[in-house]
Parts: sequence; C-alpha cells; structure tokens
Amino acid sequence: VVRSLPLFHGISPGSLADLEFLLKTRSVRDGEAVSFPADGHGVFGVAVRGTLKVQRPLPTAGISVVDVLGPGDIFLHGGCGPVLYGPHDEIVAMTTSCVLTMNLAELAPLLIRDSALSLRLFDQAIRRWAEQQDRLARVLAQAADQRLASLLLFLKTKGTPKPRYPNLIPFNITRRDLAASTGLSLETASRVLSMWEREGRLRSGRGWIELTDLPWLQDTSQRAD
Amino acid sequence: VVRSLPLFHGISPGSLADLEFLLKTRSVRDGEAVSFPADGHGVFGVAVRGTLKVQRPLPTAGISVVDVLGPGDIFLHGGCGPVLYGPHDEIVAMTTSCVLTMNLAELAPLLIRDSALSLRLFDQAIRRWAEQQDRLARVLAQAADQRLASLLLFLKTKGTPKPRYPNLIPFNITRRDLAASTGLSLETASRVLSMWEREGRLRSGRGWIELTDLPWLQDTSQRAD
DNA sequence: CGGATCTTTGATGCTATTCAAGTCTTGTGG
DNA sequence: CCACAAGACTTGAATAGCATCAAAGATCCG
Repeated sequence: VVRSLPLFHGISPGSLADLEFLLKTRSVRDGEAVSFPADGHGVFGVAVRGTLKVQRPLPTAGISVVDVLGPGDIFLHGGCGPVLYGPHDEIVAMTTSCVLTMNLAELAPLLIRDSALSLRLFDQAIRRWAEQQDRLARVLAQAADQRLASLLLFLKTKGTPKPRYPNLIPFNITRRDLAASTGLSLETASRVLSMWEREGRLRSGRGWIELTDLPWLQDTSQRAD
Repeated sequence: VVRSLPLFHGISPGSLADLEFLLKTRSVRDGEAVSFPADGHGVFGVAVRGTLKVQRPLPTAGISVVDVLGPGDIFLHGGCGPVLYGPHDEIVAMTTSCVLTMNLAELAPLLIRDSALSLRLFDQAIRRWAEQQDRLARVLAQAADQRLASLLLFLKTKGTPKPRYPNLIPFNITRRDLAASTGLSLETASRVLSMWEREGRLRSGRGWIELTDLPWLQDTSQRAD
C-alpha cells in the first residue's frame, strides 16, 4: 500500500520498509470518525483512499470544517510539539476511506535518516499550507456566493472522480458541511445552491452535488464584484 | 547573522557555511516592500529582525493581509512548484526590518544534503500552517470583535516586545491593516477599537496599539457568544 | 503651514443570520 | 411492503450586523 502512493515514489527501499513497518492501515466507513489514542500521543497519518473532512468544534457547539483530505494528503493530529490539528479536532470520512497512521514521535527519526523523505513532506506541507492561505484570503474578501463557488471547485480537486460522472463531487457533502466550510449559515448555503440549480449551474440532491457549469463557477469565484 | 537564528541552532557547520554563502542580507525600511526578481525565479527567505506583512491584491483593487512574519519566520515567494506566496503577493515591512533571501531553486539540494535542516524547516512549516489553520477557523466562525481580539493577540506574538512597553504592539499597524487581516471594513475595525478604548481595554493612536487588558481580550477571543 | 494619511463618526442600506414552519428523502423495523 | 422517525433540505419573514458612503477631525511630515 505504501509503495503505491505517489507521495512515496522514489523514496529509498530502506525508508519504505520502515514506513511499511510503522504505518498501520485502517478503514473508515462513510460518516465515521478516525479514532485516536486518548493517551496524548500524537499521530502522523496519510489518507490513501476516499476523502475526509477535518472538523473543529466551536465554543458554540457548532463546528467548522478546517480542512479536507484527499488521497496522498498527510496529517498530524493531537499530541504536543508541532501539530496541525488539535486533540479536539475530528477527522471524519465523507466516503468509505482508508488511512495509514503511526505514532508521531516515530516520524522524526525516520526523517533524520532519509532527507529525500523529509524534502517530500516539506514540499507537501508547503503545498497544503498555500492551499489554506488561499482559502483564508477568499474567506476574508469574498461574498457568500463566491466563497461557495471557490469551495466547490476546491472540493472537486480533493476527490477521485467517478468514471461515469466526472463533475460529480465524489463524496457525501451536505449543506451543513458547505456552510461549516465557508462560515455561512446552512440556510444561506441552501439558498445559493437552489438559485444555481434554477440557473442550471449545477445539479444536486441529498448529500451530492454535480457541477455542470465549471467555467461559470470559475468566473464567479474570481470576479471583482 | 545566520548562526544567530534559533531556526538554525544545532545545524551542521557545513550546511551553515552553505547557507551563509547563499543567503543575502537585505534591509527594508518601514513601509517599504521587499523587492523580488521579475524573472520568475522563486525566492526562499527568512525574516531576521523586525516584522513584515504579506499582502495579497484583490480583484477589487483592495488587499488582504494573509500572513505576518516575525523574526525566524521563513517564506517562499513567487516562482513555480510548491510556493507559499504568489508572484503578486507583496511583503511589506511594518518596521525597519532585515531579511535573508536566496534563490528558491538552490534550497532543495541543501535540504537533500542535510536532513536535520529539512526537519527543522518541516517543523516550522507545520507550526506556521497550524497558525493559519487557526486563523481560518476564527474567521469562519467569529464575529467582528472576536476576530479583532484574536488578531491583536496573534500580532503581539509576531513582534519583539519593546523593553519599556511590553504590551505595545511593536510595529506600525493601521486600522486599514487590521481590517484587511480580519475581513472587516476599516470603519468597523475603528468602531470596535474606539469602544474598547472607552472601556479601557487598550490604548491606541495613529499606527500604534497598546493592549492593557490581555486577560479580557483572551476571554473575548474565546467566548461562546 | 499645507498636504497626505490615518482616524472617527453618522446615516443609510444591503447581506446574511436567525427563527420558524414545512417538505422531501432515506433508512429502519414491524 | 408500509409506516415511521431521523435527518437533509427548502422557504419565508423579521432582524441584526456589518458595509458603504460621506464628511469632518486628528496626526505626522516636510
């Protein structure tokens, strides 16, 4: 499984063997959360198949979706030291998924031994970080419909397309998720999508969305009011 | 200069020599932007002294402040491949500052040779990425006053405190900057700060802010409406 | 002193939220 | 197979919060 990931292509056989020894496969069903040890040890992981969302609980009992993981995306959860997602963040499968995980503490020795592997992870960190930077800039500046357009286009990049429906977002995504990812209310997200559906920009149903007018969505996400 | 940065403490003498050879010092005066080659080659850099903001131009002719750099913070600007800030992003000094820069293309060979250095940069990438994650979550979920409180506390961590005024944000920060960092309008930012000044939470003037009630700001940034 | 920039304040309007009611879809168990 | 409950979605009306527009007041600099 490890060897099949583009993330690890060209990595030395020794490191691959170590990774294969340390990384444990686990499957997560649609809607289920990835469970983590409660003992405070952090986890390093990689998404292999499927798509997952990272939810952050809010003091108001609501949640924000702070990230979306697709195949090949790494994550660092819980624990102390440099970590991406806090111990309260939940990683929930949006479709039947498969992730690899290991103890975070065992990652550093591996990286010290193999600089090519370090570089690969550094590269990915920069790429994903820039992705977040972009999301932040959009949330800071854009109106409701623009944020939704940006988000839908972003989500499309995070899933493995279904053969027969290339523009269908290939995982379960509810109005509630869209709202939690854009900082809008569920009702506003629903209203915007209903409008777009009337205009023929997309088709949608309970938990699924198919983008039928990508160019228009691109324009919308980039227009200068 | 390179050796004095905590970022590079404990790095092998060989790599330090390489870094010292490649990294060029440049000073930036208050309000000035760091200039970059227009030839499309990316730049890797480190902030050494002072504080800088990263501005992203918007289609509406406005700007968003997407990041703030303090001493020891790295950045990757322009160029192709994995890069943090796009070619249109500007890095502007908020106080007289000093940064080290080098050609981004020359970074990878260095990282391949020294895995400890790679690990150090990976660590920082994760830390800063998590910082942005946190900002994103706040912008998604919080009201105007909460966002401003979070931002002020964040900004305080990015400057080197002035000896006589530990709670003074030690660089030039205008209402316009606060607004561009939180996604609010200049007027709203001004109104909230005026209110806080009347309530004795802070003192401020043209371009400066002194936080006089840190615990209250903490509470505000974390309260559940 | 004059000009530029930063800041404040008020009036007005729009956008998105909130609250509420109701419809549709899906899965479950009898 | 049908009834039912839970969850997802829609829609409307009222409201609140923030943006926008406009004008004037501070502060800094040469």
